[in-house]
Amino acid sequence: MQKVRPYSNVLTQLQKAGLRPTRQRLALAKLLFEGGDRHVTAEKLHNEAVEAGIKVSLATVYNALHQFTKADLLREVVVESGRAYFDTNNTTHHHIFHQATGDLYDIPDNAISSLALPEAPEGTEIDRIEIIVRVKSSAG
Amino acid sequence: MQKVRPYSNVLTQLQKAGLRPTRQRLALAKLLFEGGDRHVTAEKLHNEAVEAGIKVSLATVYNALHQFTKADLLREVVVESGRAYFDTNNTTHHHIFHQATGDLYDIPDNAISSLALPEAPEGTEIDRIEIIVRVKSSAG
DNA sequence: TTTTTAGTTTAGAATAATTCTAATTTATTG
DNA sequence: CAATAAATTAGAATTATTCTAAACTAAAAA
Repeated sequence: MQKVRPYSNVLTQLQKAGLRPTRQRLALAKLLFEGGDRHVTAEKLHNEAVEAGIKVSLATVYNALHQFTKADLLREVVVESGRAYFDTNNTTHHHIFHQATGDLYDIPDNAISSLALPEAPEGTEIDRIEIIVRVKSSAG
Repeated sequence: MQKVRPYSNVLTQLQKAGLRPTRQRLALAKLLFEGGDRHVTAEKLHNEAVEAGIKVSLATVYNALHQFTKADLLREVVVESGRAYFDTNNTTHHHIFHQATGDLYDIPDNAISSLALPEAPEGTEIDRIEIIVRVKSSAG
């Protein structure tokens, strides 16, 4: 069963993060969190908002994405240099990235078994491990 | 014992890739491949070349990095959005990335044991798996 | 309520990394 | 050497992103 993140929950999350529940932030949160796990870029989300009749600027979309990420509502996924993806799934998991199409899929954490952790360099500790499986269209 | 990649070998590699061994390409290859494994950005390599008295433009550095990558002399590592790193280690391996400093370290493939491969989506096949261990300065 | 204030949004300018363009230079081939 | 094809270059263009300072809006105070 999929865990639902209702609107009121997002409102609570915003408040917990010290972010005012403004018209723009609520509308963006609604697009992001109502309806399953998503991977978006700032531009794609902005287009979507505009098409949905939401009056919001690209700068605000960037601001919101970063604020939501800081509040742990989103996670940034780095799969391409020069373009940032944000993932609404903030549970521990990994990714499959289709290099030709830009499609991004989740791999649940339990699909990856027994990883022997490497030593972190002196003075550092592991923050997060990301596994990116890059795929290409199969031949034939 | 570290495998040596002598100058003449680079020349051969360039020719194999159909790249003329020009003054600029030879000088950049020398900086990149003489002296152990390295991680560079275009700008860092360009600065280094200029300091070494090599007359080469930034555009040519970008061209060379991409051509070398295509020829499998380099590998691109995506750890930050908005900045491309190139790795002279083109053997199978993974990375540790220090988010605060931008430092990048190699993890040999054998430090990572028994990874259960996930299914690639329909119509695709796995090209490459990248594991990025993101570290932060340890507290205390 | 109004007024105040502090945080938010915005358009557009600024920046950073990268790519493109068209002219010039250089390496290879005949 | 001369011809030709490829490579290099400066600087313009592009793309994603961030910044700025003015206008707006939500929350708090009066």
